[in-house]
Amino acid sequence: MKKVATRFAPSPTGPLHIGGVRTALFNWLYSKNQNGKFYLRVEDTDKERSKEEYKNQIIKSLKWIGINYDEKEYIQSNKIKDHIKIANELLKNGQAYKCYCSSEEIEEQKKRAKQKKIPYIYDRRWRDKSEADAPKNIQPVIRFKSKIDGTSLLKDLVQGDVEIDNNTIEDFIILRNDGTPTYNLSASVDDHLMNVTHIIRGDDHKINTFKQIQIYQAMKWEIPSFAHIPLIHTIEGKKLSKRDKASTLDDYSKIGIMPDALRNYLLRLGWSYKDKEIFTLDESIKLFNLEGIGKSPSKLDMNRILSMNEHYIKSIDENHLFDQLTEYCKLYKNEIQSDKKDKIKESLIFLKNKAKTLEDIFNNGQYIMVDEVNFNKDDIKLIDDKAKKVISDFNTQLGSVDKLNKETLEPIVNELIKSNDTNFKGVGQPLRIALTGSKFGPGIYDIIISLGKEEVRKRLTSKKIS
RNA sequence: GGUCCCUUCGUCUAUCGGUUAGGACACAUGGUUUUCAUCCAUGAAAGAGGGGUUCGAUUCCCCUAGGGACCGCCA
Repeated sequence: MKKVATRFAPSPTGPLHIGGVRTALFNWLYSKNQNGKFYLRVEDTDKERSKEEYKNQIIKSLKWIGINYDEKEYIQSNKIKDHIKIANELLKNGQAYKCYCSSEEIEEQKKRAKQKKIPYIYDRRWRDKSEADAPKNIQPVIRFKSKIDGTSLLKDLVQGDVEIDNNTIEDFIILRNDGTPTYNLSASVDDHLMNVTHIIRGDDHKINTFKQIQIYQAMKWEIPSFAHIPLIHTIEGKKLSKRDKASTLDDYSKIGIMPDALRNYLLRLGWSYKDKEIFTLDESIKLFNLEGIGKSPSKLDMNRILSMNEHYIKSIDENHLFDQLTEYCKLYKNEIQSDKKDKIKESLIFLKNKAKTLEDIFNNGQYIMVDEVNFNKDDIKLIDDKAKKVISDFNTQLGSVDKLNKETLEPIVNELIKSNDTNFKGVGQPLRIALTGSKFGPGIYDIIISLGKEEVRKRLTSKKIS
């Protein structure tokens, strides 16, 4: 049995979006599940549109979400000579031919087809013509001699049997008139050279598959297995495109979505294993299979991503969470000052309880990270004279407390409630605003304990609230 | 227009001929709570339509409708 090898083959002509990441994930998981190899192949043969920055973004994205590829990434443009060699071989074997149609001529044919409302397909006019008829002033393209009669059957691992008439596949170009290879040629040759056994890709490639299979057959190569997965759709139900916002990994990471959460979400988008929702990395490798992939396209659901992230925030190890938070703040917010790190880490246990994203944790913990309280404009208005008295009373009482904990603080608060003839809110709210700048936030005891006595007293005597 | 694919709660999905059609997210209500949350409980919510096949169809077949992908000397 041949060792399983899969690949992810994006073209660096735009930022990698979340649909591509899912394709990469499925390929990666399948290879891991089968104890095989997984390669990254950068299809950069479109010199006009390929950009180094996109290539880097792709590599960075895969790394971020934890997909590692075997060997160094393949750069398709390095292999162009191999592709051309195969084209010439096909030409020599009579399985491809030179076509001397000018691009104007082809355009004209397309236009005519459109007018008549019939599907355009190249009319194979050079398929059987002799070289002697070739016009001297035209550089020919090389076309593959596709099958004309009969049907072809694709035994797709996801879609089942798909059969089409061979005459719907035209004699496609494999070498342009500048001598460079086209996608279907390059992809087939590379997949063969890389010993790829399973091609898992979006079902927008299905027609290409019929072309590529013919190349394999013509070259007498072993045909790999194919699995065409349904595309991810936007809320509007259209194919996810590079223009859609919030579709690159960066868009998610900057709002504080964690890699594991997104990985888990993507795994369950179009794939399922019974009723199971949460998969550790190991579980996903162990359980992933092609049978579990659905046949219908699925839509992105931000609520789901958020709630998955929330789940991971609440369930992962706190050291790990802290590391991710630190990294997140460094990248997208302000770096956490080193003297605040311990406090943040200790407070994670309650900061994370109200967070769906790392950004939420950052916001919840802002009051610890800042040196000066930033008051919410509306909330500070709630500090009236009565509130000021509560704050000042509390500060006085605090003076005689050594250890800050719920047991020492609760009696003070209860006492203040009585002496000021109010309820808990009447005490808790002014204190919370004074200490954090907002009436929303963690429990008041958590806030006080996390800040420490000195800092609390400093904030309670701030000019802005007294 | 042609070819191909798809169709279960709003969303992601389970079901592989017999179920009160299950779960998760979101939503609603109630409870806990010292604000906001969390948490817990409860609820509402689905087989596109029409024909077959069958004792019995969400499940198998056909048609219709709707949606999508592809139809480049892009990948």
